[in-house]
Amino acid sequence: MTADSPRTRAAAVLVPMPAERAYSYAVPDGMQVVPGSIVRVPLGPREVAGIVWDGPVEAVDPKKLRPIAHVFDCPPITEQMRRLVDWIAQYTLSPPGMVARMILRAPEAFDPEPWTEGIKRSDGEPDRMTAARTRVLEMANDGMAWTRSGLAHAAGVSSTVVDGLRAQGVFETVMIPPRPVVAAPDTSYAAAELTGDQGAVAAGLRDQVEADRFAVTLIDGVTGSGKTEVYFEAIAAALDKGKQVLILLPEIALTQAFLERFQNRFGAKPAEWHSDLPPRMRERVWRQVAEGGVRVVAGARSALFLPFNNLGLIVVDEEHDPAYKQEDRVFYNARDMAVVRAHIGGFPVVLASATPSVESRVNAEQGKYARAVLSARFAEAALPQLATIDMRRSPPARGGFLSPVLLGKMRETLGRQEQSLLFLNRRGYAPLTLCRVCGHRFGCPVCSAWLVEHRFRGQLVCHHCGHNERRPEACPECGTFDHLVACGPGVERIAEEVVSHFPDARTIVLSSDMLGGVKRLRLELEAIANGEADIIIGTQLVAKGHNFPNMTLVGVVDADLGLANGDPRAAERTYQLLSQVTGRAGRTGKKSLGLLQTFQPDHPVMRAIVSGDSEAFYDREISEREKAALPPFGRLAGIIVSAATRPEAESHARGLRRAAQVAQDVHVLGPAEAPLALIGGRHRFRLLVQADRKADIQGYIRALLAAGPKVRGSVRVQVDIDPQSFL
DNA sequence: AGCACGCCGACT
DNA sequence: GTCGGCGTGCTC
Repeated sequence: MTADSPRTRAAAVLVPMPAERAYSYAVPDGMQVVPGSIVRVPLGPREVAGIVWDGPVEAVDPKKLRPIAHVFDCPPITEQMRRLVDWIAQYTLSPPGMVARMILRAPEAFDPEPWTEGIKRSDGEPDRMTAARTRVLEMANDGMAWTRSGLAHAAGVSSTVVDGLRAQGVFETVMIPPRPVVAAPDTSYAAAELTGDQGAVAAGLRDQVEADRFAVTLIDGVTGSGKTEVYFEAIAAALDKGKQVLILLPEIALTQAFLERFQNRFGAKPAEWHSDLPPRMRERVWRQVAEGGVRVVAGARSALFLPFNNLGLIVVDEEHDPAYKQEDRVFYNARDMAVVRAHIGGFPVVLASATPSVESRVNAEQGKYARAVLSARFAEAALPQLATIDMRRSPPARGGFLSPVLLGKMRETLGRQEQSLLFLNRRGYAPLTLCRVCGHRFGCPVCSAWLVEHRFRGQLVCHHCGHNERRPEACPECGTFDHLVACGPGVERIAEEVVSHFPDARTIVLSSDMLGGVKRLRLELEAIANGEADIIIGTQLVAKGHNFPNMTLVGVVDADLGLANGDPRAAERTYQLLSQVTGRAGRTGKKSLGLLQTFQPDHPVMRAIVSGDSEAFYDREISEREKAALPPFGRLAGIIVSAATRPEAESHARGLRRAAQVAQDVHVLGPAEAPLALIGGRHRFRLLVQADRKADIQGYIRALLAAGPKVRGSVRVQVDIDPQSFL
C-alpha cells in the first residue's frame, strides 16, 4: 500500500526471495501503483519483478529507500490472491516472498502481448486479375482481418501475390489483437445425459456455483461412474455465470485423453498449465488468464498460482494423488490450498477420486466436506473380476517369481490374442546383489540404500541418489569370481522369466528409466494401444492415464510391496495404487481379470481390492490412525534439515532435537524414526513433529527453530506442515 | 533465491 | 603468477 509523507511516497513490495516481509520502495512522482500492481524494483545488483503489497509501509532508512523502476501494464494481482499468499506463507512457515514468487513465474507476461500487423480488404481494385489473385480476393472478401502469410496460405498462393495486391491498395493495414490460446468453451455444446444420482449430485453442485458459496464436495466414485461428467456440469454452471474455472490434475494425468474429453463436452480444449509448457505458451496463458480471456485452465499444482481475476470454481481431480504435494522451497499440498483458495474466494471446490485420501474421507465424516458417492452401477460391465493369488499355496517355480496360476492366465490371454500387463513397482533387474561366498552386499557409498542391479545396462544403480557403478565380475570383498547373486525381482528380471515361458510373445518393459526418454515412452505406449505387444511389464507409470483397449489381464507381481515400509500411509497408498493398476484391465467391454500375487490375501488392502467394498477398509484405516494419533487426527509436520553430507545433516537434526523443549501435546519423533533421503545431491533429514492443533504445531516449530542451533553454512532447514483439517 | 565478495588449490 | 571452487552475507 502507498503511504504519503511530506517528501516521498513509499510502497510495500513483496519481492521473489525469502524475505520475511515486504520491502519498502519509493514511488516516483507521477507513478500510479495500487495493491497488487506488478512492478520492477531494484534489488541488490539487479532488478526483479515484485508485487505491491497491502498493509503499512515499514519505515526504512531513507538512504536505503530505492525507487520503483517500472509499473507493468498488467491487471493487478487480486486481493483474493494476495490473501492466499499471506495465508500459505503463514500456514507453511515460508517467507511470503517465496510464495509470491510462485505467482511471478512468467516474467514476459507482465507486458501486454503485442498486436500483430494484418491486412483487410479495402475499396481498392487490382489493375488486372489472375487466377491466383482471384483466389486471394475470394478468401479476403469475408471482410475479416488476415495476416499476410495466413491469407496466402489459405488461398494456396505465394505471399508475393498478396504483397502485390497490397501494393495496389487492395488491402488496408489493420492491427490484429493477440490470438486467444484456446477457443471459448460452449456450455451447451454436448451436455451429457445424467442418470439418477449423477443428476442429483450435478444439480447440487450447480446450486453451489450459482449461490457463489464456499463448499467442498468430495465426489467418490469408481472409474466409469460418471465423476467427470458430473463435475463438467458444475463447470458449465460456473461458465454460464461468467466465471473462470480451474481444474487441477496430477501432473502425469495431464493427458491428451482428458483434454479431448473436455473438448467433446465443451467444443474447445481448456488452456493447459504444467512444467513442460513451452515458455512462449506459458506467457500467453498467464496473460490471458490475468485478463480473463482464458475461461478454463487444466493444470498441475502450480496452476493454483495463476492470476485468475474471476475464479468461480476449482475441481481437484484424483484428489488423493501424492503429486499434489510440493516438497521443495514452499511445502504445500495443492489440493488443500485449493480448498483455502475457494474459501477466500467464496466459491465451491470439488474434490474427485475413485480412491479418496483418508483425510478427505474424515473431513467428509466430520461434516466439513460434503460427500457424494456415485454408484458403480453404470461401470459394472467394465469392471475387471479381481482375485488374489496366495503365494504360499501357489508358489512360483524355483528361481521364478510368477505363480503358475498367473502364468496359466497369461497363456489363456495370449491364446485369445489379448494383452496382459504385469505390474511391479521396481525398476531394474534385482533390488539387492550379494556374494554367495562371503555375504558381501552391494550398498551405495553415498547413502544408505542397496544398489539395484540393472543387468541390461550392466550397472549397479542407487535409486535414492542416482549413484551408479559397473557391475563387477568378482566380489570386491573376497575376490571370488562368478558368485554374485541377484536377490528379488525387478521388472527386467520378470521380463526374463516371461520370455522363458512365452518365447514367441511380443514382450515389452516400460519403466521411467527407459532408454530414449519420454518421447520413446510415448511411442511405446501408442504402439501398445495399437496392439503391437502381447505382454507388458511395467512400473508405476503404467498405472495411470493410459487406456489399452485390448488389455484383459492385469497381474500384480508383488501386491505386498510397500505395505511394510513403516509409512503410516502405506496401506492407503497401496490400496490406491493397486486400485488404479487393476483398473487398467476392463476398459474393453470384454471380460477381464485382475490378479494380485500376495503372501497376505487376508490383508485389509487385498480384501478391499478384491471385494470392491472400500467402506470397511476406510473405517479400519481411520480408526487405526485415530488410535495412533496420526493424521488426520493429530497433526504431523516435518522439519527438513538438508546438508551436503549425511553426518552434517544428522548432527544438525540432533541439535534441533536437543533444543526441543517438548511442550505439552507435542511430540518430536526422530531423528532415528524419521526417513533419510538424498535428493538433489543433498542429504535431507526429516524431524517429525506431532501435535493436535494447528496453532500448537506452528507455534512449537517457530519456538524450536528459534531455540535450535543457528543454521549456517550449507545446512538448510525447511518446514513441511502436513495440512489436514485446517478449516 | 541470486549474486558478489573473499580466501585457498591446479593450471593457461 | 591467475582461474575458480563454494562458504558467507546482503538485498528496501
